[in-house]
Amino acid sequence: MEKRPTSHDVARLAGVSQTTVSLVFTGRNGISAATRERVLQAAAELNYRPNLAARSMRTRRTGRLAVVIPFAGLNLAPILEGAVTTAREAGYAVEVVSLSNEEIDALLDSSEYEGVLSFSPMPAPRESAEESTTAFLALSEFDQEMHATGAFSDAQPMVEMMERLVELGHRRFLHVAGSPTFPSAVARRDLYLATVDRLGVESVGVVANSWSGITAKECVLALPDDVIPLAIIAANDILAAGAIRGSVERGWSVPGDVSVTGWDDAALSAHFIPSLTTVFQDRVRLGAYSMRRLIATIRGQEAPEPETGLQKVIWRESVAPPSTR
Amino acid sequence: MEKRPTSHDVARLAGVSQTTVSLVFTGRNGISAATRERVLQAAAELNYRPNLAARSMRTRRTGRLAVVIPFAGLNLAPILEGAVTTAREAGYAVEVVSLSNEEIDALLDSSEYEGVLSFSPMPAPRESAEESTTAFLALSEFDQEMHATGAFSDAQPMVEMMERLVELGHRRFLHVAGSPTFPSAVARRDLYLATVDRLGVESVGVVANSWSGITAKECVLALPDDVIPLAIIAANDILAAGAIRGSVERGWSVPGDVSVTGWDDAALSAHFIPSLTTVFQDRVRLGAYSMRRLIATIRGQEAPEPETGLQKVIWRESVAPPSTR
DNA sequence: CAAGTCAACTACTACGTATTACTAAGACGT
DNA sequence: ACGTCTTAGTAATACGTAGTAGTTGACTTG
Repeated sequence: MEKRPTSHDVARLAGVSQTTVSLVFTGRNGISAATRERVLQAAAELNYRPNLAARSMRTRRTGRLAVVIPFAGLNLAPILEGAVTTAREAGYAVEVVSLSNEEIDALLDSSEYEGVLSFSPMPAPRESAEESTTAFLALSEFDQEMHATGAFSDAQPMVEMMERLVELGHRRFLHVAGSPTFPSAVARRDLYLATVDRLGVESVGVVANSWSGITAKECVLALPDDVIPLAIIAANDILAAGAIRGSVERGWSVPGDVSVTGWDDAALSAHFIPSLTTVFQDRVRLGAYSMRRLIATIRGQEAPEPETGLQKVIWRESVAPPSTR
Repeated sequence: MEKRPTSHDVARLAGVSQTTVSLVFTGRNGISAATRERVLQAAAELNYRPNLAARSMRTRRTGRLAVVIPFAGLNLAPILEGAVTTAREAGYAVEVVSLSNEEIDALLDSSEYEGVLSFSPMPAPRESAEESTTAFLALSEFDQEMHATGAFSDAQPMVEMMERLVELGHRRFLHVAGSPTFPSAVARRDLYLATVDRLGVESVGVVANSWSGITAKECVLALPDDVIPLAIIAANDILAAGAIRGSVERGWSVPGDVSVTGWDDAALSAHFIPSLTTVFQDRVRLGAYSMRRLIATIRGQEAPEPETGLQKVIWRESVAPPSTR
């Protein structure tokens, strides 16, 4: 268990000063190509790698970012993939944490991280975010901004789906909403209501307020008998599955009597019977974009161009013209 | 943007030496209660937190662990939750990376991490794992050991499901296998074959070798007509859903003509029509246990008691006695 | 009461890097 | 030939902590 080589060891082997080694490894100029080569050669021979702790102490930069995620309820692996990969390419290490707001606060003024990216559904923590030197980007704000600018909004798929359903002949809608602690659930709910209004169709109501498929099923079972034909817009695929289940248990055929749409394109949705019309979200790109934006903030650069086309409606069997029985 | 307080600042305010502050914060004894109190008071006043980079440089311990995961194909969020939470409680920060074997190698001798926990389906990297001072624990080995010891094995649910199906009257089985790059897929396949043998029932074969539901469907569509009644053991819920889809498209009823079991209890499985018999895995506990084990390795302690009861068969509608038409 | 013991605390230093200020030696213009 | 500029390199230092090796002074003990 010999100790790791240091820049001094490399310097000795290459016959230069430690300063020179440092200059080579930080990519500065003022070093001749020949010397640079000698240093790299020596470093390779010793299998030298800079000690990050020492570097961090000297530069007062940690090179570390934190991603705050709610482990439950969302399919966050792809988001993580995008975020982690992007950060890594930019030279940052990413830690994953799941924290309460208080803990996020503590994180922010610990200076342990250069930036914190929060996918937590909760609103951003207290003002400390302002004072803190740690960059902070919350997806909830992010969501709202996307919503506001429209550039990258939840809007398009919802509108597209509802307009298409109306074209098919649907006039009566129901929204199965997700947990209002999630900005995305709120956005979908609001947009559902706005679109019902704009298209001048009937809304049977907005039911449920969690991500539970059981609840969705129960809400459908509680509907009056004369509500069909009906188009159900669910806030995600689990709710949609529950709604289909409830419809079938009542003897309503899907998509004959009831058309159903979901959101997320869950792994099983394509194989569902009937297969589920849903919204595919490119979570990898979403994660990557969020991270690029955080890094731009840290570096004082301006925000990158918003991504477009991150969401796409996938039409499947669960949507059809209303039955005319 | 004033600089963060250091232990010297705390010492000055408390009227003691920096050494004393350090001793207080590392929890050593030899400090009177009164002094300790004064130091903590001063630290709180300044909102002091030890600089981790400096501490790390001094102790030559980084307090960081890495978790290597394949982002695609598995539901790893709960595993991550268990692992991250456990590590955090033990004072470690966890970074998430998705890497090739070569990159894992680089990670191992970078000394950047005290330990690396790999959920990667690939086999462990080269011998460097032996030489490296960085602790390394791969789930693939882990899997195999669980398999070998039986204490925490994949075995129980597979055997339980098959025995129950035989009790119900099934005599003909089919296994839809997952990607052989995953140790868990291989284990399930092997155990399927062993159990077919042991129970003396017929196996129509082992089909598919990926986690694709489409492939599963096609495999079922390619079966001969006279194969029903049949019991299909799928390596996960996606494959099971594809198999059900294929069965229904051929006009086979599920579970009348074909009983199907999955694995993982995916979010939509309970709402599937028919709802899916599957194996629930407590991934949070699995992640936590894996992490505990890695930390024990790092600290030179003996491995913690293996967890039991991490998997449980959930009986649902997709399994029934074979039809007798 | 002297010697020994112990608790409580401190001065000093090493950890490995990046950076600042500096030097030596050519290159260049007039 | 002289001073100035540029290039290529070096010596010295600070970053903030933890731990080593003391140094007190009070207390015990034979």
